[in-house]
Amino acid sequence: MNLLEDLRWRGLLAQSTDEKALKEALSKPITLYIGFDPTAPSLHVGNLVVLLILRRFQLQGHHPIALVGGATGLVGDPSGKNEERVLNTEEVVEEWVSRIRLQVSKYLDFDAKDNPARVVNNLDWTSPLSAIEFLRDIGKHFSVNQMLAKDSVSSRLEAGGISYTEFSYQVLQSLDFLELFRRFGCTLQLGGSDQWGNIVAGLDLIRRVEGGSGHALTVPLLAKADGTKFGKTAGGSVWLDATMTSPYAFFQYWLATEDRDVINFLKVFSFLSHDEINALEVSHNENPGARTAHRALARELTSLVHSAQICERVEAASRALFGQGELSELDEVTLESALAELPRTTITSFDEIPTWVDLVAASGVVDSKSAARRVVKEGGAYLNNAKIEGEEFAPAQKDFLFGRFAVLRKGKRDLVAVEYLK
RNA sequence: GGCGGGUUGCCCGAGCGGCCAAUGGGAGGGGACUGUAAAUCCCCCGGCUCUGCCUUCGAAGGUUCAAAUCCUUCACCCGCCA
Repeated sequence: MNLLEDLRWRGLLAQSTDEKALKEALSKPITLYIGFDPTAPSLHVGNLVVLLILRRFQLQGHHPIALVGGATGLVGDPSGKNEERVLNTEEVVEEWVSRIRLQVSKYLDFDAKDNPARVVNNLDWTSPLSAIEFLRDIGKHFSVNQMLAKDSVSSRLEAGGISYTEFSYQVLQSLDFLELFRRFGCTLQLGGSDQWGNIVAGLDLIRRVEGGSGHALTVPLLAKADGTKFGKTAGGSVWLDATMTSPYAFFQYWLATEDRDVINFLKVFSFLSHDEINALEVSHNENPGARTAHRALARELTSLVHSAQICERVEAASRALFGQGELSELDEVTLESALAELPRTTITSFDEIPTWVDLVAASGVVDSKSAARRVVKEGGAYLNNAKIEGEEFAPAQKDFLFGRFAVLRKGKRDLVAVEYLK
């Protein structure tokens, strides 16, 4: 099965330029790229979809380039947005670029003998460019009529307007493609389906300036079965950065995937073979309660994003902490490492231990004390897996396992570690 | 430029002088049922030093014993006409 067929099987093909030509081109190693704009300090699970496709191409012998948009990130992509973005400062964008650069690098192989990966920053070729050069050499090739016709622009015109800055975004992205075509012979750009217009604009530019041709391939926006946005939790996005979304929370996110989505997610995110995924599908359908597919998904992703060791730790923590098990039966080392994965608060004295409400509020697991009180009133408050009652309830010294830890729980799965520090 | 309509809690959207922390829906939270799933059902859903107090209805002033509701100015949005 070739790469395109595999991608189709995984549900990862939205649109492409002439498929025959693309298939033909892919019979030999080609150079391709995907861009990531620094709109946050970290990529999130949504970005992972295309990033992993880049990896799939590299595994098939193609030359991957990850472009980090140090320039485009300063301008703002109007695609998929119905409002003008607030510009971030140059310092902030620069900081985010360096973080994302590192992050992206984890998923690609830079030491591959024949097709090592590259990471580039489009600021490198845009910042030396003067405004006059830009307008004469690049701008001249763009027709405003066509630019206006782009979905990203026309929908914004209807929605209340667009600044000249964001309007120009497609020109910058086109310039990137042209530049990578010139420098590395890059002939394919991948992106989410909202990037189609920008990618095709780049192909046009390459044709006009260099008389060259290339290909475009887009990936459908990932949808969940219930229609809600993928990759969001109550607390916000699920980030790849361990300090922004803990590996424990990351693992839990995948483990709690809806049944209807789990096989689809395995196809999109995992590097398991078709046979392995088909086998998981069979066992999942036979006995969904066993959650084998969910566990496989959570393991695959946590190992990939955080490492196999961390995955093991986090899974052990999940097993130890989850449900009705007796926490006091865990040994101290297991308990300590399990708790390391949780949000925590500390106390320094047993004389006046704060109430459950205060401790949970301090941990940030709830938005306010009122919310914490509500949880108690509604019967969702636990100490060491035992339900507690009364807004004034506070843990006692004896509740601290090994004299060190108390485990608070809000509802089914929000845990907080309380540590006693001398 | 002229005329008219709008700006309400996380989102949508009622309210049009006191009974308003403000109807309803969605999102979110807790519980039940389950499988750390979905669907369904019940409850909650501004904050706090919590039988009370404080801050919210675009912004700032004003009228009134009392304003999200009336008046003035400002800002932004949306229609129709030019």
